[in-house]
Amino acid sequence: MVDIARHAGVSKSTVSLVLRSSPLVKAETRRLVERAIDDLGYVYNRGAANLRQARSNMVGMVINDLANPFFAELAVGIERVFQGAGYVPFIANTAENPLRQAEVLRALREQGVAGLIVCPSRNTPSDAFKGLVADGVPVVQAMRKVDGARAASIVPDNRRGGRQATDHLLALGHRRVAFLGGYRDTFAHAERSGGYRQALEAAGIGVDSALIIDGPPNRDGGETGLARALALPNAPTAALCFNDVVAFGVLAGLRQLGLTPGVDFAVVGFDDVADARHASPPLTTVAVDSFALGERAAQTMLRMVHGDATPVEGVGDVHLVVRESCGAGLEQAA
Amino acid sequence: MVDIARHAGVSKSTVSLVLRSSPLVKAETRRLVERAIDDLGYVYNRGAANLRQARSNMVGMVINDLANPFFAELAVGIERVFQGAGYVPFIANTAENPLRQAEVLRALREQGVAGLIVCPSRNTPSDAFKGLVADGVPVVQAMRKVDGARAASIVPDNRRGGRQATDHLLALGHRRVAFLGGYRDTFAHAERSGGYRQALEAAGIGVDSALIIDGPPNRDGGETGLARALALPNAPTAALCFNDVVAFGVLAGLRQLGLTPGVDFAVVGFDDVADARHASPPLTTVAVDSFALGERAAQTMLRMVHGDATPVEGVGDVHLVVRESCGAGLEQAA
DNA sequence: ACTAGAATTTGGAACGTTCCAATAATTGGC
DNA sequence: GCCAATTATTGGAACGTTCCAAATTCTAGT
Repeated sequence: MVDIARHAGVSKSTVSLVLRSSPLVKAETRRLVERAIDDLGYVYNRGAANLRQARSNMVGMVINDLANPFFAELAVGIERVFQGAGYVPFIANTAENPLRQAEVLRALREQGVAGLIVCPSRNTPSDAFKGLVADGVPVVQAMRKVDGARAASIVPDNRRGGRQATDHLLALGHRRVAFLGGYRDTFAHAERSGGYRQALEAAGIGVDSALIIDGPPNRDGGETGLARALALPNAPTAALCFNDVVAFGVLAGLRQLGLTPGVDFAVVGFDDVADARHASPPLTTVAVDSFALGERAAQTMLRMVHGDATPVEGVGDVHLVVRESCGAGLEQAA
Repeated sequence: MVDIARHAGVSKSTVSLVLRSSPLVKAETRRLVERAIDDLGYVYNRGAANLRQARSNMVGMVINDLANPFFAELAVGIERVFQGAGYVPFIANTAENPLRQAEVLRALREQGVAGLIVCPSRNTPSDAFKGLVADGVPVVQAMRKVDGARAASIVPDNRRGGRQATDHLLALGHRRVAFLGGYRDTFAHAERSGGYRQALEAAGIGVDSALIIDGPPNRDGGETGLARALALPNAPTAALCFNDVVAFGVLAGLRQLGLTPGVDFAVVGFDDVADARHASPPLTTVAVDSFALGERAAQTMLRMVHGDATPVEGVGDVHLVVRESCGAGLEQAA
């Protein structure tokens, strides 16, 4: 910077002013300095700047499973907001591992992020964000939240979604409905299966806990969950899946067994990822609007960065989108 | 840091030594300092450290389309290598936009990354990495490379893959084979379709440029590409797709038209993403081993960070995995 | 020309770390 | 006990920026 100053015949303070596009410098001087910058191939050192002035332009998105398209969608929603606001979002993947998450969080903090959007990994300890929030770094949890954490959160209305989907299946005549995939010890599972239970009870049908079969929230989880469900003495005729990826596994599993999804067995997913519409048959699922959720989370973070301290607990709308995998509109089993 | 020093009764230099786990400090002193660190809830300032000592532990992965599961797979392969090596990888998405990519690259550079793995966006200017490499920041291009850029690269053997896939289709008896999706002005398209052309010519079949239909490398690109191909006066009976996502679109498009993929029309993808095996029918595709490719790119970068200056131009092995969408093993059309 | 005020520019002290050369403490050999 | 090695510790000068208060240069009104 001091080289530039010399080259442009001004002081380093003036260069600093130009770099921050302050209105205080004369247009002519600005041009002079800008030319020097180009000539010398200078690159700004953000770290040095953050040393003196706490405000950084880097925000972190910590996500637990990049391989799930849902989170990729969420990420692009978030990115869009930050780009417009002059922040640079960086993504880090925790692969659902709380240790890894802790490392990533530490690294981000050391790097001096302006704020963080986190989809907490499974088994996140409740004090995972304590240091961060104590330091005044805005943290907003998206999609999931860890209880006990005093940080903002934006989550979809999982319970209502579970309720709606199950109600739909019941209205279609199903009496034995499974809940497949996902880990029982996660926030999302608790809420989604909670809605499922509620619907069952409201319909006067008891909850058979043998029908709640957990497993990894991926394709495999769906396939093996389905196999276990069908092996039951009194097998279900329909399933609500923890998420769409699990549902895709169930669809594949059915086909492998020679069964036709939607006619021999109804399946409903959760999330409405882009692929759901293109599955075969198209997947009936609970849309959570990942894009809007991401936007809201990002806006919440921005508000916190700008000093709004009210802790937000946003709940996103949710609605069932009926396609074919549930058998609605077709002749249907059970 | 100076607070910790006071609290532990040592000098800040000693604290610095402990933080960098130097072997020079006595075990007892180390414990003392570590306690003070815990007590005071201290967090390391990476920016300040980088100010003095150029070596940072942050590496960037700049990827052009997070929504494509292929890149997500690549990313996890890369991440695995870096984690073991003590680097923290951050991902930034460019959404195939060279302007956005330039911004991201600048931000990463300002932040002081130790190195970069880039899947260059479409239309990346050939001097996009010039400043970076002039500064000695290791840059390795993955999957794609921009010509004229003097940076390492690790790419799959696209041409050979295109050749193999097309040969397979020809061996199955197809005579009119389309090449669907992807933008003509990208590196990967040129190579993949190059292999396709080669195969056609070797078989004594001319290349009909009407059969090379480009479009966005996503599902839509596949669907509309298929529609355009089938509307041709002399329609093809098979297609090699630019990538798997395009192929998924083609599969869906066929089904919408009441055609059965693999029997009425053969389709082959490229990449072998995880979902390819689970598509219906399972997708025949050219496996590029995203995971290994990611690992190699990461290792190359690590080698460069450690001072190995030889510019690597790695080419990854590729092989056709035959499943059902191409109609092999079934009675087949044309 | 002179001056008050505004507009611009500037030097130097932070910020939190690492590096270096130098000092202090410990060890072992006699 | 003393000396030479060795092992541990330390103060102070960087690193590249921002902030602040002060200094300089302009502008316009007399």
